[in-house]
Amino acid sequence: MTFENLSEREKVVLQALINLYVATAQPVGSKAIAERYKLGVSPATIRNTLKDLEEMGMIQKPHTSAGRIPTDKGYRAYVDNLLKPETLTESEEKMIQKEMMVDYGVVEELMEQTSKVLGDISKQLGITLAPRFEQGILTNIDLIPVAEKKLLVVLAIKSGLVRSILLEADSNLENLALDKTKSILNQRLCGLSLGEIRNSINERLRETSTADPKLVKLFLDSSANLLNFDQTEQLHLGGTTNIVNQPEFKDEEKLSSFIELLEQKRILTELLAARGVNEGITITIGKEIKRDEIETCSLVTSSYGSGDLKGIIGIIGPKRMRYSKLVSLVDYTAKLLSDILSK
Amino acid sequence: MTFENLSEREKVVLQALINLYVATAQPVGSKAIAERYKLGVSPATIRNTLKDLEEMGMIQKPHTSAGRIPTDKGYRAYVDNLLKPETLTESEEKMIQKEMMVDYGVVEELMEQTSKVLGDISKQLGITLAPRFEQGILTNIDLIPVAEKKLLVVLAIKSGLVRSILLEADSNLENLALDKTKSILNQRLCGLSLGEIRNSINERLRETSTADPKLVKLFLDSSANLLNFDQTEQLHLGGTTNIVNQPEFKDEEKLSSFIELLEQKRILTELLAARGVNEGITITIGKEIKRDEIETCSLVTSSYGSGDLKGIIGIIGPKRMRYSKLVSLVDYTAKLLSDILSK
DNA sequence: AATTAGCACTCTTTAAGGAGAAGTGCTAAT
DNA sequence: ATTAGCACTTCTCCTTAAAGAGTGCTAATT
Repeated sequence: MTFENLSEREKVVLQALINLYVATAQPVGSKAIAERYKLGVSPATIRNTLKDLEEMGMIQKPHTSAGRIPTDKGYRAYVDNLLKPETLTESEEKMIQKEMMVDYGVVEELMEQTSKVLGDISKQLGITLAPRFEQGILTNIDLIPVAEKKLLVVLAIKSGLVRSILLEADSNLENLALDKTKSILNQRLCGLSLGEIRNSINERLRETSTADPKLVKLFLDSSANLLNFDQTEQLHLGGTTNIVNQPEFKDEEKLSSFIELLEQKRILTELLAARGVNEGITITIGKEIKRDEIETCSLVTSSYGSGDLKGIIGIIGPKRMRYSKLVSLVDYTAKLLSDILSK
Repeated sequence: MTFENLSEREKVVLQALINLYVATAQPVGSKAIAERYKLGVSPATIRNTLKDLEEMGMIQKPHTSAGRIPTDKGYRAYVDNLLKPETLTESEEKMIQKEMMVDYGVVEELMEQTSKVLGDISKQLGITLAPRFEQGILTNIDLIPVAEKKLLVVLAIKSGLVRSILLEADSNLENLALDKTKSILNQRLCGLSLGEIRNSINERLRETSTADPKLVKLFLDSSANLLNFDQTEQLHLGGTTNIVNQPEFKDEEKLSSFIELLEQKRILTELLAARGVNEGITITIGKEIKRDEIETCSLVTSSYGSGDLKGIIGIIGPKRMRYSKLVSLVDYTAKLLSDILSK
């Protein structure tokens, strides 16, 4: 019952059906296919083919007298075998470049912008996950007293990103102690990835003769905060508006539960993070996403970045989406984003 | 036609009507008022009173044979004269404290948390605007080289907050030049508010004999980024879910346009910012908010913080909201937030 | 003079029925 | 293997009718 078993006609019909359904959001009948796609056969023949496809579980009927709509399996077969990526138009590429080539002060702005572009062009929900620091190699630690008892810890990553966090000390900070502690921290931790550091920080900072024990303790106590980057903060969404206008969300309840999901960034973050930062384009359809809340949706994602600076971007929307176009969109955007980040 | 002109009965009936309408979301009839509130008079009498109130523009009928609903003017009269703040229950106060007393690494987390609490308890949309740096007094500038050509600029504010931004230099950074520039910057800019600095930075950094001119130029070029804090980044929303479940958003279009609004954080930011950081509780009803997109909504806001650390929080939801409760909620939360920030 | 009962009137909501449309699946003919 | 023809099913849309809710007026009552 896999794709290979399909006859040539069945393949053509499946493709035609999905194209039509994606365009109209309505169940597709035999007549419509015969009319729109000149297959040289009558609707009756197509009806037979449709029946076969239904028996194979590729398509289904909402009710007896309706046309057919694709099942998850049908979409999967289409995506894996029939999909022809549709290149972006020149004006689309220009637009993406224009929107993303803005001056950005912090990476967050760039990610936010990227999610907006993805949302706007796809008319779905754009979604980006900022690069994970987890794998970043630490190149430098700085301790900067900013007020009497306030200490700014700055971690610099090889790729050029920086993370800083403000700590509060019990007692006043002394320059000498700071300098000594700083140099110990640099000695022991530089060159390691933040993930490695997190896992072994206690051992690595055990014997610190010359450093100020109070400061080391403070650093250790805050290391969870420093190194356990809450990924939910790194998730950006763009184009929620587009989604509410999709016919599949006309249904009150569907929309409500979808919006609920958007607020639980944790779930989305896990969803994306589960994808792995080394893969190219990934398409996940309906129930394949193992979450009831969005089993009516699909996900098109791609990793971006290089070296120790990798993350994931994508699009989420109704299963009935223009995969052919969106694949190109996500791919192009991911590459552009990688370029921008690497320069 | 102001509130003072109302007879005692009219006041009581207006209050009863609003209470009932808030509770049921249905137009309120004379019978319902007579039944629920023992006014000692018959529905017919109340009908006469309702008619008077309608002539005064306090209430209106959706159609001939429906009950009445309050107009903006009616809500206004209620809020200004009849509203009795309803104190929070003990368990609610506990819950707020528990949610907000979390360890937060950066102020953003606290604000995010606050917006969530506001949204959850009110069952409306919680909304917070982080403290404005604009009025913060600069106490210290630090320039930290984090990579060959990367420079981290750290601005410390009197209240203990810190803002940092990463700059990219054309050429390598030299320690001596950095130190000299740093001390010039500190000399000239410390003690001023960030707003003042932004407005006069060019003059203040004109003659900088001992500083590295390249660095000063870099600093000046980036000052817009450094000092022109994009407030939209400081806006947090919580509880979007609640809103979609409100009956007033059953209407497809209303919901869609509301969600659209949420994405345009700029608008919301301006809305809140316009409120001024020195006022206590402010209630704005329907058309009083000068924005078509939310003329069916009301806004309950309060400022929080003290000294140079002030911002605004609030709730946004259908006009038909429990003002009596929400006023207390916003007030309590604002005070708690002020406490947390000042310690 | 204020209040109230009674009732006609208006408008909305809900239910029920029926015509029409869309599309299938089967049968028999090509 | 393909197709025309047609009965059958289900949904959608429209019309109509009945029920419900609440008002506003009038005349009676306190």
